[in-house]
Amino acid sequence: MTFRAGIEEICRLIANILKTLGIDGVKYDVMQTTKTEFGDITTNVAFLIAKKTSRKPNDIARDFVENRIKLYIDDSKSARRSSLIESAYPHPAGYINFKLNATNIASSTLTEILSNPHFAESNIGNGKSVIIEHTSVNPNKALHIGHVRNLVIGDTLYRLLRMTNHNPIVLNYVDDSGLQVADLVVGFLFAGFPIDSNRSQKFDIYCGDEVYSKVNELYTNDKDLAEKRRFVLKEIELGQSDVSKLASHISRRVLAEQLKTCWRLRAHYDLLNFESHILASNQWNKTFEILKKKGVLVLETEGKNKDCWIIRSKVTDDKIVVRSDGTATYIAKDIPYALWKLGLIPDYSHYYKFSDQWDNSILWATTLDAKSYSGDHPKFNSAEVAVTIIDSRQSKLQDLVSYVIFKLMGTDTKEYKHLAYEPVTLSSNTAKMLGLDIGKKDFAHMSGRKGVVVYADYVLDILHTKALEEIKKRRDHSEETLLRASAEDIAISAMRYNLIKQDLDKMITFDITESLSLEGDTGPYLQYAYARSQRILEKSRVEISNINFSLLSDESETSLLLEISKLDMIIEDAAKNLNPKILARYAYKLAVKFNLFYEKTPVLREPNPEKVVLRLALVKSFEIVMKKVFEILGMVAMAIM
RNA sequence: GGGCUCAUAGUUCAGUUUGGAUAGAAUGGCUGCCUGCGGAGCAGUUGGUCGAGGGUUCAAAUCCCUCUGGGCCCGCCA
Repeated sequence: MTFRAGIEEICRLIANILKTLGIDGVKYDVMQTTKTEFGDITTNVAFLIAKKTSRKPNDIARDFVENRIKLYIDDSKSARRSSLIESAYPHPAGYINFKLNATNIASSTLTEILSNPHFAESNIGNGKSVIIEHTSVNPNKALHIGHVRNLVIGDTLYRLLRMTNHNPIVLNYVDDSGLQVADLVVGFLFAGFPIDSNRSQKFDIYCGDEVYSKVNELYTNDKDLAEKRRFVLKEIELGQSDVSKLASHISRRVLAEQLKTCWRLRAHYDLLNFESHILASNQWNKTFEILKKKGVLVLETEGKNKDCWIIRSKVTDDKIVVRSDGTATYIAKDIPYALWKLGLIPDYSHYYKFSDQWDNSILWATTLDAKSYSGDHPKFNSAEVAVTIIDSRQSKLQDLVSYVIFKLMGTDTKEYKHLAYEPVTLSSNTAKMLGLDIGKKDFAHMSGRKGVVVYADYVLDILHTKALEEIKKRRDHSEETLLRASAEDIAISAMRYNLIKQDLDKMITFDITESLSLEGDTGPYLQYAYARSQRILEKSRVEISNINFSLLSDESETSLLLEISKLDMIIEDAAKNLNPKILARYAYKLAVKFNLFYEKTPVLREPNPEKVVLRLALVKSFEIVMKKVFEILGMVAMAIM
């Protein structure tokens, strides 16, 4: 992978020039250009020297190129040293622009991709163990489109970290002891909802759509029912009783349905953490002692919070953690969990094999029953970094958790990070289509309780149907089951790409009509480019060997080549910044470059056999790189669409 | 009231971390391109006082300040 090597060579060159001129302390940039007419790589060093010496940037740039850089390039060529720099020229604006040597880039990039299966993998993780928590949907409803954003961010991050030699473990936190589950129990026991509805509806959708939202409507007029909720919640907290067993049964059943949707979206998990186990094993008491000892918690002696244990920090106002009656508040659940993730409290749980997963891995779950141990499991609770993916509404609480960890660890390396993202809302059009009244607003926040939701499976099903129609236009001779499998691959890739390509701190206004588009900057566009490359490779009878890299000449070839050669930089950038979007943008750019190449440059119809081999090598490399990118994005590289 | 965050083409968004060259895509509208390696594609055209104002700078969508508008958070609820 040599785009980076090109940048590094230019950095060395500039550094040497500055050294001979006796200039130091200049923090210049060597970076990609914004446009091809400016070459491939550019530096702003002339601007910065201009500042120091009161010479014009343009003069300096010209001086550098004529008197220094050209010598270097000529020297490299005459000495047959393998330089990646082809040429350099000063731009009147003051930049020094470089063009890379296509032959040398092609030679090293394509050779490496074609011969080394681990070509763009990086070691920035150095084996570091990272816990990623994502999804964590309350087990009383089905996943809606907003939950999918969470899942896709987390799962892409998992794939990204695995590619960069981190050791990621994925947790899905199941709040099986909260109010939401109590609402379902109330619905089944006291509001006449049958547990087994006769409909073909998925159980999680039934619970969320029918029971949960309807029960919440009933509360407003039925004081007695609201009273029942308090009773049920108490029973759940105490455990053991029939009511609590029913709650457990229901939440497990909903969870099983939720997991089907998660797995449909090709998400991988390592462990289900049940909140009830954290509560039942009394993690809070141990945590409480530690926090008191370290002085993170202080006992308020006066004012309105008198007799409460609070966290006093700069990040927020005083936060009550233990009430004056000695009971713990909500945040007290999050703190032990965070400490457990980083191994700061002893492991409280045993683990059993919950089920097998779509990717042939095992999904484990916590249990307090020592006898249920079922085989070797990874070490779950002692990560060096914990990344928690929750939407930005939780930012303040998560900041507080980070603060607590920081107070306990000091400058140690362990780290708790909240990866925040803005929620997904429904566009006014989509809300109207669903018969929801949102007034004059442009969008509506989703709410399971209010029934303002678009379910993930619903959107996937429509996408599937639409993709199937398109497929049948082109492949009507194939078997129906094969066509359906392809439609499913397209639907899933489309949804994942759609929810990962945007910036995390931008609210997504979900429009069902727009989300069904299969054209333009969408998943299918990327998959189509890949499928095209497959047709070429499939029809070719030529062996890709003895490649003559010097025949690379067309703009469409070099521009595709350079894009391919950036993969390693992109992966590192995305992983370092925990920013999966970078990879999605890259995938799109790569597909655009390939489609351009495909239109402009014939491969199989090229008369020169040496050029055919070279172009095949380029197509093959594109295939391999695109496949790798798809793998990280959780998209399917389809040989045929 | 305090805090966080967003604002770029009719619409949805890149670009802001690390200031730099004529501000890029997609979509929509209009118009071309299939006997050709698959048209889920390609090309052209239309469309922007980068929310407003000030400041710093040779240079600001990008950095700083003020303001406006949208969203979120701020309970001895969970």
